[in-house]
Amino acid sequence: MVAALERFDKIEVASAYQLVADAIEREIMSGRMRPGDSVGTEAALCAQFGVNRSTVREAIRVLEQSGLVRRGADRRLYASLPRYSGLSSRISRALILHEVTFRELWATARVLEIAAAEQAAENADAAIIALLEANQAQAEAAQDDPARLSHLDTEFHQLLAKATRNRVLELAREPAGLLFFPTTELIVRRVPEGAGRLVAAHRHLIDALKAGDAAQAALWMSRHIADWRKGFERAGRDLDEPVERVYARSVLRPPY
Amino acid sequence: MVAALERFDKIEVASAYQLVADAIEREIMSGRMRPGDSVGTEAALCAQFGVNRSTVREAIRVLEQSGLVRRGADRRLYASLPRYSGLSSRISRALILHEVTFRELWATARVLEIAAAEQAAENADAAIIALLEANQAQAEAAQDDPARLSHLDTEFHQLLAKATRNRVLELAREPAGLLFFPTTELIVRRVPEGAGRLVAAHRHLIDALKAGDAAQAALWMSRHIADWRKGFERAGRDLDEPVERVYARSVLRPPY
DNA sequence: ACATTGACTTTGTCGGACAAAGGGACAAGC
DNA sequence: GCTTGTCCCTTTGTCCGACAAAGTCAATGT
Repeated sequence: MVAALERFDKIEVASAYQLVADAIEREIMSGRMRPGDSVGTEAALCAQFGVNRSTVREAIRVLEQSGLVRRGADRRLYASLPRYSGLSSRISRALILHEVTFRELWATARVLEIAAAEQAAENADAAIIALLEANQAQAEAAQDDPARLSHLDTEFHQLLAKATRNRVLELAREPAGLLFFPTTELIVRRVPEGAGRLVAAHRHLIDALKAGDAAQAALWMSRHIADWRKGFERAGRDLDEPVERVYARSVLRPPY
Repeated sequence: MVAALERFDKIEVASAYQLVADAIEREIMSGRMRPGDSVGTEAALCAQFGVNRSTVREAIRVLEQSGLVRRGADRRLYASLPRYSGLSSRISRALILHEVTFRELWATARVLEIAAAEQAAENADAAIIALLEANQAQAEAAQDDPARLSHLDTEFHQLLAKATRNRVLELAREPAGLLFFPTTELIVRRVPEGAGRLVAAHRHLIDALKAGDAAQAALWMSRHIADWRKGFERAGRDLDEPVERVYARSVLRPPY
């Protein structure tokens, strides 16, 4: 039942709402429409494209979802820069559904976090270091609260990524981080010395950033990540387990 | 006109189409609905949720866009695993709009590609090496065709990432790769020895994979990426330029 | 000057409608 | 036996018109 010869390309007919979405997307990607610009009311778009409002609204859902368009507080439509967080959480969801293993997660987080530590040491400014210190102070006070500590750990690494001033790296590490660091809760719950080692590592990392010492930052991040792995295994878990759907919660509803 | 006291949380009213989308999303994320399962017709969903078809259709656009649901060849709705490629290209678009610089791109691609080379050396199997060899044969024959060579280079690195058998890494490197490697065209156009050095580096990488030599793979990848940077600068470009929108083409319409 | 009112606009949702495309069953033709 | 044409039914893509809720804005009254 297979086509005898694959001579022709699949002919693809684009539906109206797709065409509308594409048109607006091109307008934004080309720079003719800039983030913050008003896209116009639904009625106006209907008139311009000569389609029904239902069609326009479907196109808007597509654009809204890809982050190119946003509803303002006044409910009007504005062109917008896609937010990182939305993208990251969707990738994390995809990783869960693909049932990637903790080993894959760990190996990837390892290189990304070490790189982040190095680049952060080179580029961190006082403002971001202050935020890291604030995080650290809270973490030191929360060593007996696994859930809170885990949340602070996730935040610490996000701040560290921001300190790199490398938005590509910041975005690249986020999906893995979103799945990886929440497991900290499980580890500090099962491994007594886990919390102490965590805040100690964070301490050394902050100090390395302050000193602008990339090598030291990389070293302590390396230990920090190695600790995670040891803790994970001592908690009786297997690296080759797939990441559970349980983490979908923390991904679907980002921690406020 | 600020609220006197912030006693209450912002009450957020979710629109019907959002609720419908969320409900279906939860069904899929929880595993109750598995990829490939039919989601049902629009009419059926209307009946189940007790909303209008327009509302259901808007919800479907949202889910379709996030890749959780797909239209089959028969136009029916099926639950689906989000494809990597769709996600990657959207991130690349976001990076373009945020006007990230080539420096950020380079620094990130560097660590990700080196990690990919190492892990590929440890995990590559014969099948994927055969694909890399095929790519290499084409590249050697296309040294005078910058556009084609650039496309093959992008593909080479994608294959290398697949060889790692680490899907998290594979996905993490893709967005940067999608923007990074197309510049190869510009470089081999301006730098005479560029093409030769590129195929030579790929050759050494394949050999390292065959030998399972992670250190050697990392070394040659490191040189390969350093070459890119040298070529980029010799082509008269500045690393601190933002990535141009020009590349939107190659991102929006993935190379088939 | 400022709060209130009321008209106007825009969005979110609904109901119903129809053409086009695909699927399935069944008969006709080679 | 296999393909082809035909009819019917389902489903999707699109359109039209409608209305309540919420926001905007300008005129109003004090």
